[in-house]
Amino acid sequence: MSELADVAALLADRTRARILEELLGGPALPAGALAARVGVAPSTLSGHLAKLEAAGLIVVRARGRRREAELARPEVAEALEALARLAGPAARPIGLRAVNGHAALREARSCYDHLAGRVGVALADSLVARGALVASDGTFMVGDEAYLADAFGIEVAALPRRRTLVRGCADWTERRPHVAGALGAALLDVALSRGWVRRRNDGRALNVTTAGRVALMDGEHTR
Amino acid sequence: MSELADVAALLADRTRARILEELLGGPALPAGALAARVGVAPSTLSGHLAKLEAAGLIVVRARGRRREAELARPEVAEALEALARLAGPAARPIGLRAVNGHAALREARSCYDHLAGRVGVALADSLVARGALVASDGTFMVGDEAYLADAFGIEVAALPRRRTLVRGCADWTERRPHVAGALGAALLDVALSRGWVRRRNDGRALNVTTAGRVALMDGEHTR
DNA sequence: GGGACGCTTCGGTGTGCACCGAAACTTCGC
DNA sequence: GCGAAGTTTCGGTGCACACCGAAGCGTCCC
Repeated sequence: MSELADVAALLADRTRARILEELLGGPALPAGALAARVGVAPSTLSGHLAKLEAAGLIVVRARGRRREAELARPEVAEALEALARLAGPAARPIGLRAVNGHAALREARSCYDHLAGRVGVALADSLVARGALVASDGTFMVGDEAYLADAFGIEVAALPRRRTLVRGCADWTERRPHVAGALGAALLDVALSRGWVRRRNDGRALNVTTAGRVALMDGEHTR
Repeated sequence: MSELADVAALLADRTRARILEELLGGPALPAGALAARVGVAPSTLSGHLAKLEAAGLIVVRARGRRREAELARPEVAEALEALARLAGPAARPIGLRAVNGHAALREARSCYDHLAGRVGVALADSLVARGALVASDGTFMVGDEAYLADAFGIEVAALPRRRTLVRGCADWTERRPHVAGALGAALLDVALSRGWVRRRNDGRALNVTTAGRVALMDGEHTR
């Protein structure tokens, strides 16, 4: 029933676009928190959530008296990234706070469920250098499964098969690929659980710890 | 200066979306022809072209007294396909003419500059079966360069390097990947010049000839 | 050069939709 | 149960923008 223009119309509103960008950060967010982040009244936000849900772009789960939203499927994140690439070099942010936020986004951020930004690209590079991945212009293939198991505890064979295993995702800020797909998601899980990066509570940007800098930027993957 | 929502707003208008879908067909089209195809007044179309050009989504070349439009870069086509995937199973077309057109689109179409639809996926499969490409869930790498040279006259080393050489593009109708990127463009050129497929004059759909059926669907690539 | 063609600019019309506040509804904690 | 917190529904306001026709301006053809 839906056409391309209908989907685009959902993304064309500044508020809805900001909602989806927040959800690109990964974890589900309750409606009230989203309203505060994007700066609209709860009633306004409620209407937007209803539209996005009806279109199948997000799913909303009731948890007690709050309703938590997250992206419905990886394709949504892919379309958002494709549009962000079209939008090109992002708007020069105005104001110190915005500049800091933007610098943090460039450094490290979660892109739906995987690691992006300077750190994401560095991780991809170091995995290629180790032979764990093989780069083929703009995308990746698994190279050394044993390395992934040893260094990260990731068993490639055990990863979910519903989605693409490993995919190059052209980084929006770096213009070079980072690792997406099921393996990308697994790598972000490892980075979070080992304390290499921590989620900030104000958006998609991630804080990189000292240990994380060594592991991700310098390629010392073993804990 | 532009944000994701601004780009999406350009795609959110039904008329502009149809314009871009027409341009996805590949060759540049003059403004008047576009106006006729999408069914608006020339003055209306002119305004849309100006907006799309200002945003860098299309380029418009003056050729004599007519102005021809085409997509500005591959990223635009990629974003359009990503959105089309989100839109999901296309609207069930109403009316015999629309049904026929849709069936033709599913069978074979040009997707910006490469081959898509059932035929595009079949070609990708046969190239993998021959070892010319290596499939790695959802995307491809070049396998046997000699085969590509022998069967198609495509010298991989001579392909333009500005863009990704070979890329899997999740087919909008088939839900399986076809061959995109510089190699995908070269393959469509070969298919057109050998008469395997012919452009219809009414849109993105392609007609598959008898020879083309043998070559593309059955994998008899040598002329 | 005159006339047809192709396209753009301009002014006026109409519709769609994002926004908020107030009120109703559900869930939680005590 | 009762008040508070979280969310949705409803009504009213205002702006943005797609559309067309008429007029103007280059370009081609004879």
